Amino acid sequence: MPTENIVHSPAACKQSIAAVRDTLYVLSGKWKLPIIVALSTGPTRFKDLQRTLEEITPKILSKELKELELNEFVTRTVYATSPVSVEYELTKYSQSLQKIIGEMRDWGLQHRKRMMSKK
Amino acid sequence: MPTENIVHSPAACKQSIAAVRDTLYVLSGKWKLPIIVALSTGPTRFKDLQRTLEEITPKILSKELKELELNEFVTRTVYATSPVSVEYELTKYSQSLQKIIGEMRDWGLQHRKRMMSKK
DNA sequence: GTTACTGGTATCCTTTAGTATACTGGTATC
DNA sequence: GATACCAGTATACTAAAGGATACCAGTAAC
Repeated sequence: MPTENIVHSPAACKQSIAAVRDTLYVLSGKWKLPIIVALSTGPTRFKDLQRTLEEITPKILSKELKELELNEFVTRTVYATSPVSVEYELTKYSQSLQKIIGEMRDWGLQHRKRMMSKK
Repeated sequence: MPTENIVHSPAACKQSIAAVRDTLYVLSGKWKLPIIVALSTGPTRFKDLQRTLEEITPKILSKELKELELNEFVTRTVYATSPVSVEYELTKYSQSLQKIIGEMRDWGLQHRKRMMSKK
């Protein structure tokens, strides 16, 4: 669980803001976390990822995968089949994001229920 | 703690993706979470928020605060001092985001250390 | 009476995100 | 021999996010 939720001093507050901003910077955009969730079922090919994510275009998927590779969340492996097949797979380091993702999924489910019951 | 990290079936995977995307949609952008962290020290005035966040322009801060109000994370109170003062305050519902924020802060701190030790 | 603070708004601009559509080369399928 | 699949890339475009700068009215301090 997170170390502390309540920020006590202005300095601690600024440090928390900086840390959250660092995380947001790495995970920026609409697709990085959904891609990581999609890959959590195991190694997945480009076209299959596109199908799972439904609305993503190949250009964006390609761009996001490259950024995820740079940040060491994902590895890309080319197999010498014919035609070649390419698999994307989560790294060990990506596991460190699982708590964030779990909390975000739970919050999203809860939020949807809340919205439904309101309207 | 999050309910389950590993996605077992394709259907559960799609549901997780949708839930994470819902959360990302509500928290979209560079500033919403940092603003919530900044407000966690208690009711804060517009100008003080701007000072805490340092690089944010009043236009963006104003826009983000309106969106946070719409999503019921923040309330805006005007006091009839002269000149008027305005305070922004976290709602009870915003507490539901604390786990996400805590995890993101912890991850950000960890990530920064990791980057430092690499280079 | 000039300067500074507050809580913003207005205008203009740049950057990034995202969409749409078409295309490629090699292979396998019908 | 036409069609379809794979893993993208190329090009052109639109929309959204965000930043820079200036400004406002009311008040208080000097």
